[in-house]
Amino acid sequence: MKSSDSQRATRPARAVTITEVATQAGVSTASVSRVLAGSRFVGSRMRERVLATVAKLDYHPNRLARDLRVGLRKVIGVIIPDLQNPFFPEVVHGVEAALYTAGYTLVLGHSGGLAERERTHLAVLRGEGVAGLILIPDSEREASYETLHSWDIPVVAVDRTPSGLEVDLVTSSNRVGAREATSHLLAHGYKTIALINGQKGVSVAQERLAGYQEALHAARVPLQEAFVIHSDFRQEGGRMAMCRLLDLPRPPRAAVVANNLMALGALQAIHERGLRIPDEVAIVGFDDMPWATSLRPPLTAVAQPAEEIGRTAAQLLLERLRSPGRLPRRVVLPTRLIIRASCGAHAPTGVEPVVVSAARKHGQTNKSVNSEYPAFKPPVPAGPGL
Amino acid sequence: MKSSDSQRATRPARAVTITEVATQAGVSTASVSRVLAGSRFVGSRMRERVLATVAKLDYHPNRLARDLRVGLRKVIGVIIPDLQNPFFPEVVHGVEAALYTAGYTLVLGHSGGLAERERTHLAVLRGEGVAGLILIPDSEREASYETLHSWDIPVVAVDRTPSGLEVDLVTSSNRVGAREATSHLLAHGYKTIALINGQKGVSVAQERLAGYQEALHAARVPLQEAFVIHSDFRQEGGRMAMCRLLDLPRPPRAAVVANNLMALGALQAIHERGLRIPDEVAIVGFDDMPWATSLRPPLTAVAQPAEEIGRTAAQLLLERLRSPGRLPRRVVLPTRLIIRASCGAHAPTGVEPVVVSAARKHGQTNKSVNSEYPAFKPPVPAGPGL
DNA sequence: CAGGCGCTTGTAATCGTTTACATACTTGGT
DNA sequence: ACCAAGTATGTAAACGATTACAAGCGCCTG
Repeated sequence: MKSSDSQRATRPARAVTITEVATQAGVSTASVSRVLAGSRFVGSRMRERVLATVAKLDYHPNRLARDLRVGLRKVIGVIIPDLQNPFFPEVVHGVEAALYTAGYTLVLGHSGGLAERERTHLAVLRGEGVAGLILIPDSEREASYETLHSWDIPVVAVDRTPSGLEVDLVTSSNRVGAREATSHLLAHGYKTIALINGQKGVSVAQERLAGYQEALHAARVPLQEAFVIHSDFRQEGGRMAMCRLLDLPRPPRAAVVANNLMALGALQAIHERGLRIPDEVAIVGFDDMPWATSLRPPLTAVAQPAEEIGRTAAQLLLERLRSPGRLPRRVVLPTRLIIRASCGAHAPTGVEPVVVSAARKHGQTNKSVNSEYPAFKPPVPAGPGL
Repeated sequence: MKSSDSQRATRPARAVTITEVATQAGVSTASVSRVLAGSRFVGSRMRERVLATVAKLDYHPNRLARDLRVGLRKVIGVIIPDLQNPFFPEVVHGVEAALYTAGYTLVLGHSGGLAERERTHLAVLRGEGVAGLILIPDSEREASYETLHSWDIPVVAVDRTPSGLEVDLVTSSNRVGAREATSHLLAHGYKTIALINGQKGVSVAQERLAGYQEALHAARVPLQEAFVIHSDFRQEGGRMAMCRLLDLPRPPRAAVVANNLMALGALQAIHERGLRIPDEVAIVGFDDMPWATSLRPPLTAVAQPAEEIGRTAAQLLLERLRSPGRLPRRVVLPTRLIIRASCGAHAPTGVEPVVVSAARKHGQTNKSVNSEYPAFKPPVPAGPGL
């Protein structure tokens, strides 16, 4: 009675197979296959007959069978940590675009920051025989990536390379971005600048902190421990962090917020206290989201080319699929500081934002900004955005 | 020379197969399969041996082969029109959650509103043999859906049912939501209320318009043609629409904006002219996005349970997978009007928003709000949110 | 001790493709 | 007239799993 508990799904009325087409057309399956593959060696009468039958029966080849036979799967897996953070869907968008044009299919896994889910997804993807993997690792733990060792398919990591794994990596120049943001505030006279950051373990948080520190150092402004808050990369995290800052006896006059959701939280906190931006608190966010221009005042932010990050990751993966031997690469895409009003140094016209940074308009094919480094020189040499 | 142009991908060093495990362990493949399937009829020594070998060789069963053999695929396809609109990722999130717990895998296609891409994706998914399909149809055209007729797998549509197709559908109560939004403004004394809406063809736009009209009618306020603007469901569309409205000789004092991106655009337009919200223009948006609370003033909006829409769609699909014969259902999930300050009737505390509408806090398992209707009674009877 | 039953295991067919190989039919050059 | 080369087709063996069927074994019962 309790035997077939999970298998209780009815199969969808079996589809037309190549054999049926073959018999219907009075030819062999090999011929059908050849016609469909566009082989040069098929007579025109044959081609006609087959094509007609295919159309008549509405035949659709079974990709499973095909891929099984040829041992090649045009599918790649994408694992992302958070669908709520609009940054990631944007990355996925880029990935999808590149994969689509290359004829690949995307299977998506959402880890939600749970190591176990991530592990499960990896197992499934492995079973599915995906040709490659784009991995946006979540925060801390890395145990699950040991799996990847034994499973040799190409992997491209985004944002952070899974420890102990030599894979391609694409990030944006987080450190430079954070430094530019901080420097900009410093240059406009702010002396007390806080950093609202993600959890300590996370690599992007690490890098952004480094950039912040660099900027302070360069301006000979001492770092104040109390001004650096590690919270979680979500809205509530940002709100709480900003509350903590504002409760300080001498609160900072400006803050760099290391992630878009946190920026929203920070703004919320500021509004709740009725403080004015930028007069009482100046803000620079990370990630240039659609809503940045709709805020009052519009938000100055370090823009990451999210979609391009995705596209690049996919391209890297496809390249490596072609030539697996190649050394792992790191591609660092430039960030751009987009100056609007929230930082107190606002754009002349009040409408067009001012863009700082060496990056060109991130159009179609700026291969040129991709820089390659030998694998594993952890202190990433100054990115192209410098 | 030019023969193998597209096939030029190296296969990833073939994985361990069941046969290798079998020979290594000195047993038959059948036994290995049985052990792994957890069959009741395996000796304990056998089980041990096999499990040990499986571990030693790091064997991972090939799902392709399995699925091919048993004719059953635990994969479902999801096609969404726009990854830039945060509403959709949220829906996908819900879908993913439900599929994950049911052990299904998600393959994602992005149509970007292009009929051809949608068609391609459908073809691929068909070849992949997905067990079911969750389809968020794009705006207008429907030609491509004829394909679905001949291909009988379960389909669940979101937002809008592909014309001529009897499938399950899940939407939110768009009409009711728009009506409540409009009524709310009317109740607070606004007489000139505009509607910034999506393209005419799109069903959700249609429904939201209907709700708007109903509210006006109920309040005996005449509808002014010039106050209803059809634009596209994106930020720039919203901005342009709002500009048009503000350029009117007698601009409206309030506006309902039928989509979150458009709302951002509208706000942008308002800010550009230096108008004050809600004193000079009151705004009610659609979709309660994370940034709604961070705006100044916070945005009053009609919230759609995006994630739950996704979850419900997935559940519907899984149910239908179990019992294919069932009549198509429509599930209409309630919207909630979340009153903040942008509509001019703001919440007492200034912090906690006021929630209007019958819906309970959309927690874990509110099956109860799902209402079922016989298929195809186009004028959807008043949803449960009424 | 034959017969039967229940447990465990192996053999081999099967899923829907692709493709190496064999075969057969042209053609044309010698 | 014969052979080589080239073209067109069919036959059957893979791919890596599951599973129907058969068969071996031990044990109990009559």
